[in-house]
Amino acid sequence: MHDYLKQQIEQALKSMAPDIEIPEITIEKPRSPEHGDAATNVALTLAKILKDNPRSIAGKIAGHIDVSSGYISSVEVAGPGFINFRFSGTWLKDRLESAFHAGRDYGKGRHLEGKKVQVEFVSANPTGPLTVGHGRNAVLGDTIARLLEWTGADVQREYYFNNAGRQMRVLAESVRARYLQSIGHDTDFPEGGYEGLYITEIAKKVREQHGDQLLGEEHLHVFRKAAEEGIFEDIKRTLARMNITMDTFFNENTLYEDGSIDKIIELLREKGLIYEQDGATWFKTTTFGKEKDTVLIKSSGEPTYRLPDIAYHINKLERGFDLAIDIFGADHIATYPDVVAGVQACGLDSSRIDVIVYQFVTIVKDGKPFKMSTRKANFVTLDELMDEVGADVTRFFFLMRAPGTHLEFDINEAKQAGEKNPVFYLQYAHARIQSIMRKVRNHYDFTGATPDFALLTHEAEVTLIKRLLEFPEMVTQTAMQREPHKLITYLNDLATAFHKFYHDCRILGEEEPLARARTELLTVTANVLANGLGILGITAPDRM
RNA sequence: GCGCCCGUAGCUCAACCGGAUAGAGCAACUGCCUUCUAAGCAGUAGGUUACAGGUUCGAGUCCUGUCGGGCGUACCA
Repeated sequence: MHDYLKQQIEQALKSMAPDIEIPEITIEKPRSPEHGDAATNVALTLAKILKDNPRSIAGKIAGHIDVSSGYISSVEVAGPGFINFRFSGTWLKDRLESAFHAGRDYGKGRHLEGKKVQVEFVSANPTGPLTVGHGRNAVLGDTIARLLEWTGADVQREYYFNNAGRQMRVLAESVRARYLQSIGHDTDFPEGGYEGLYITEIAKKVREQHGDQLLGEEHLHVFRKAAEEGIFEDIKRTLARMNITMDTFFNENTLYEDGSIDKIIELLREKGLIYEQDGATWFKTTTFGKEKDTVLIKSSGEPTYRLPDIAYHINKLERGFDLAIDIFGADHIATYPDVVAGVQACGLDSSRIDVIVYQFVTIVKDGKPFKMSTRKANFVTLDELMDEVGADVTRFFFLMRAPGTHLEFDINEAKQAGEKNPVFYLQYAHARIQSIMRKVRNHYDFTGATPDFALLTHEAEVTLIKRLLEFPEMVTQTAMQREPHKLITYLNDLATAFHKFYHDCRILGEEEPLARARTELLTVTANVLANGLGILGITAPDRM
C-alpha cells in the first residue's frame, strides 16, 4: 500500500512540476489515528523548491491522487501541509483474507531470500558458566537470527572460541589444584585462579575417571581437556534451556593451523601496511583514521587477539556469507574498526560485516550495583536466573530494550517479576484466544463456509485488523534494523487491540456469519501472536 | 586527557533515522466480573525530553559547549 501511494504521489509531482528533481517520498503511519492510516510530508519538503506554501502544494498533489481502485477512502490535507490517507473497508477486507489464507506463514518475507547470513554470538571462552552478562548477547543474537530467517535468509549461528590462551592454562591449573587437594595433597591455589564451585565439580569428575594417578605436571592437559568439555557441555545446556542451538563452533586455533594468520601478515606486508618496531609487528591503523597504530604480533612472538579476529572475519566472508553479523558488548566498541580495516585492506568487502554493539547490563542486587567476575566466581549465572523466573521471562527481559541502551537488571525485582511481567500480557492474549476457540468448536460448525470479513466493522475489530496488517512490514523492518525490541512494542499494541476486542465484541451467541468472521479474525490474531512470540523465542501457551 | 555509548513521567523504558497533542509498563488513585480466562478493560494523576546555545517551515531526534553515568583508550583477551 505504501508503495502504491508513493507511485501515485510521484506521478502527481511529475505532472505538476516536470522539471524538478523528485525527493525521496516517505510514507509513514501517523501517531494519532485522527490523522488517518498513512501520511506523507512531501509537500513540506517541497515548499522551498517549488516556492509555494506547503498546504497549497499538498492540495494540488491530493487532487492528483487516483482513488478509483477503491482502496483509498479519503485523501486530505492537514496541519502544516501533511497529506493524510485513509484506507477503505474493501482494502482491509482483502488484506485480511490473504493474511487468513497465509496461515502460520503470515509475516514471512522475502527481503533476504537466497542470502546466506551468519550470526556470530555468545562466543564466550569456556572458562565458566554463562552469566547474566552473557544473556543479553545470547538472546539478542538468537533473536536477530530468527528475524533474519523470517525475512527469507539462510542463517547460520556460530560460536567462536579460544581454548589455547593463558586463560585456559590458568583454568587447567585451577582444576588440577582442586584435584590435588581432594586427594589430600597440600598445594597452593594458582595466582589469579578460578575459584568457582564448578571447578571442584570438574576435578571430582576427573578423579572418578582417572583415580589418583595424575600427580605430575605432565598431566595438565587432562585437566584442561576435562575443564573445556565440562564447561562447554554446561554452556550448551544453558543455551538449549533458552531455546538457542548453535549450528557451528569455530575454534580460533584453526586459523593458526591452516596458515590463515601467516597469510594475512604477508598480504598486509605486501600492501605496505605493516612494519616492525621494538621487536613487534605493527599494523598501520593510522591510515584508516586511528590515532595510534596497532600491534598485531607482540615482541614475544605471540599475536594479539586482533590478528586472529581479522583472519576470522576474512574466513567468514570466504565461506560465502553475504552478510556476517557480530554481536559485541560495549567493550569491543573500539576494536572492531581495526578488524574492519584489516578485512578491507586484504581486499574483501567489509560492508558485508555488520556489527551490533549492545551496552552492558548493570546488575543490581539489594539496591546496589554488582560487579561480576568469572574468575572470582561472584557472578549470577543464567541458569540461576532461569530457575527463578523461567526462560520466557529471561529472554523477554533482554529483548525489551534497544540494544544501545544501558540496561539495568535488578535481580531482586526480576525474581519477584514472575507474575507481573509484561511477557504474560502477550501470552495471556494467546491463551485467551485458544480458550475461545475450544468453546466455539462446541457451538458452531463452520465447515464449508467461508468467512465474510466485510462484516467486521466494529471499531475494535477495525483497529485489530489494522494492527494485524502491519505485521509483515514490522518483521522486515525489525530484521533490517536489527532491533528486536520494536517487535515487542508491536506485539504489545496488538495484544491491547485484541483485549479491547475481547471486551467489546463477543462470538458465542452471535449469528453464524458474524461469529465465523470474528472467529477467523482471532485465528489470524493467534497466528500473529504465536509467530511474533516464536521470533522472540518465547512460548505461546494454549492455557494459562 | 582523548574516543564511543547513554541521559525522556517517582522507577524501567518507547517514540518508525527531522514531523502533527512526547507514549507504554510498574508504582498511586477511581470505576467495571450471574455471559467466550479480571494475568483483562475503561479512566485520573504524573514532563521545561539533564542544561545552554545553534541549524529550519518544524528538534527528544542533527551541530557546538557544559554537567552527570557507563565502556574503551595496553606489546591483556
